[in-house]
Amino acid sequence: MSAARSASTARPYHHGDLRRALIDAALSLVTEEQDWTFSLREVARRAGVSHNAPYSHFSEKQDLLIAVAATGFERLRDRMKAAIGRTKAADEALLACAKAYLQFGAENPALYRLMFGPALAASKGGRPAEAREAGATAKVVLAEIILRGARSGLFAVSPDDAKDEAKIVFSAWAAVHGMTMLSLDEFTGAELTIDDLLEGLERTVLKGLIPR
Amino acid sequence: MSAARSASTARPYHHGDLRRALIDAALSLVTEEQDWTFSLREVARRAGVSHNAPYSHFSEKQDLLIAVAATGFERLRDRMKAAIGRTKAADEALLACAKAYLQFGAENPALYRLMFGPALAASKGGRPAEAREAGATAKVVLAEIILRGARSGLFAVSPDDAKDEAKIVFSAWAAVHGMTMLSLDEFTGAELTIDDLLEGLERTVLKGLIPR
DNA sequence: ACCTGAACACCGTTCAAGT
DNA sequence: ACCTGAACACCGTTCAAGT
Repeated sequence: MSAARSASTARPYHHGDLRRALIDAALSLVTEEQDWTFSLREVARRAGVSHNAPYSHFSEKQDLLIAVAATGFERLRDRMKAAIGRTKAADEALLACAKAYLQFGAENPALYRLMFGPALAASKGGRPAEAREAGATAKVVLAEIILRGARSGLFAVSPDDAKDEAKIVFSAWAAVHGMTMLSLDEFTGAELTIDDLLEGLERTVLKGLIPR
Repeated sequence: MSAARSASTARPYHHGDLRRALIDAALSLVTEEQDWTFSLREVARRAGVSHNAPYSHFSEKQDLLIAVAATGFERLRDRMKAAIGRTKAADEALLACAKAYLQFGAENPALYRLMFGPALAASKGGRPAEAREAGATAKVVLAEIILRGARSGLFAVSPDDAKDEAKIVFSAWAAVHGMTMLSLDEFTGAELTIDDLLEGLERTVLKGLIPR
């Protein structure tokens, strides 16, 4: 309980930004140890505080999980944005985006599982609104590309219908998400690389979107 | 601890088929209470045995979870088989199958989450082979339909290439799975019904598969 | 306002012992 | 072979108390 904060100027009682430190500690457990089944007490230990200090910043464990998941969604969004930044046409962008998405999942299996797993799906009843908003972060990038493709006339979508738009965007997201998740669980059923998966996407979802 | 087995002929010590009873108890917790975060002790309580009796039949909790998930995959397969039994052409069968899949998820959210969640994805390292085999059950039905469509010339797949086949089947499964999972977590982002989701699938995956 | 120590009601798992 | 009771090392959460 003392070695953990022996960095330089030991803060004896108040931590300064314990909230941030707890999120970082949880994030390191998820990304470094690849373990999303961490306990709140372990996070507190990592942050060098007592096991109930977190309750000053999160009313329950799930709130911390949601905060970690939100960081994950931001990272995923950044990866996608960086990937599409190097592209021109919308179909190229969509493919690059899907590839970045699949790679993110492959590189951060535990974080990806946390983002779409227990944190958001409460054991009973509906999931907290905060969790749903965090997840929408990732979808927005896909929506932008698809709308771009629609406006430029490259994709077969009618952009004046909001519900129709939602259907298409959701279909695309679901296809990429499903691939990511199932490949993490080794459900591919064959030795398929990320490029194999992308080719599958191209020949199904993309082919449906692009009428050529 | 006594009321639970006061049915007719009370079996005092040996249960008869405790293994089956434990799986059923867990299944009822998942499907009736819609709670996949049950404890092993609670399952034992439901079955009317001591909290460590399960260890005579399952070496750890995860083994019971896998058994429950396997039952879930069988039910999903049966639902799909029943749905395609009433169809003729392969494209019609694929759509009916996808609809049955989406409905199964919507009706059994907790079971579906268990099937694709914590049980199969161990906190660290690879998932047990037994868990992966159970999951393949569901994919087989999709594979059959797609191969049928390919052989009949209705789908744009070359059936003589096994890897190519795996790519296409996996793409289709991923699309349906992703939709099911994301809609359970209320990530649709709009009020989309199952028929809306199906339409999205039809215009993306199916359109890619069927060259017309 | 933020953190600690002791306490409560749970877990999963193990082990010696009973039938 | 199958089940029980007691025990161990954990949890998440609460509450009164300290700074």
